[in-house]
Amino acid sequence: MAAANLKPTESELEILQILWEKGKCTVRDVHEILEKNKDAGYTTTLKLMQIMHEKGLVARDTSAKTHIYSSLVNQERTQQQLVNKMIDNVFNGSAARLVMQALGNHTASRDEIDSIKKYLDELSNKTNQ
Amino acid sequence: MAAANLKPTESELEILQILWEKGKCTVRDVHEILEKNKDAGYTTTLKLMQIMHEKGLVARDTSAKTHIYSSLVNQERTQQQLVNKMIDNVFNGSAARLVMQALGNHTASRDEIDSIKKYLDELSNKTNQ
DNA sequence: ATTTGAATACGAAACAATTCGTATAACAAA
DNA sequence: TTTGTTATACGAATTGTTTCGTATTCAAAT
Repeated sequence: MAAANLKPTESELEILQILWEKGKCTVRDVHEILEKNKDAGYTTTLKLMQIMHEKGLVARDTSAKTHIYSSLVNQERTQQQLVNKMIDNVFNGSAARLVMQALGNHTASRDEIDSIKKYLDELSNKTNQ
Repeated sequence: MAAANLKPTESELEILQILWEKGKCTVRDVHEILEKNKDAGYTTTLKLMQIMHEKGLVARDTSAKTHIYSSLVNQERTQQQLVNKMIDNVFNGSAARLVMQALGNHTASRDEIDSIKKYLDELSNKTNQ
């Protein structure tokens, strides 16, 4: 299996999030974290991670009995890909509309808002010249 | 079929976008627009819209031979739902991270950036009190 | 009236994602 | 060595989405 232009499914994304945060994990590690939020059997998680390996989404170290997994796809690039898709698919290409919508409900904290403003200032300086 | 807590699929979203923009449409109207970007048979579009009707995503006026469809789900609410899901699912709950990511690549125009800033000012005023 | 074209209805194939049961291997403890 | 626990492998059922072929209906044009 080659690398990954592939859009991860929702379940795969849940697993990737964990791998991004933790780095190297066993299936059990991942499963125990998943279990907190959802309700699925161990072999389900196992199977998912095996499939992700086939797809080239994760690396697997099989040198010991208990295999060790880690992400092969870049977190930021994956996020970017999904956001871009959503902008097209849901917001008709308008990033600004998405941003408003994102901030509207999911009330960001004051700090968050400030850091976004700062970010925007930098952006508009660049755009200006 | 009751109303819609339902997450539309990708194909359904493509159709909803058209209905949101155009208002009332026949299957053929929708199909002709879809055809520009993808490649599917007429009966495929028809079937999708029939299923959307079963799910309660669209209304259908069958008083004439050619049926007229329109969206039953609110555009903003649907967008909000999908964005929230993405914030949780892809950005670990951080709206701010999504916003940065969204603005990073999909370069917004100066006007867009300004209107976002204005929006943020209002937000932080509210948050402040 | 008959033909023709455009519409809907419907079943089912093709595909993809998720879930889990069961078989089997490895290994440690009794 | 036997038993129990914890792994992986793998097949297959289930569910959901997309696609399309074929039948049928309706109405306008011949």
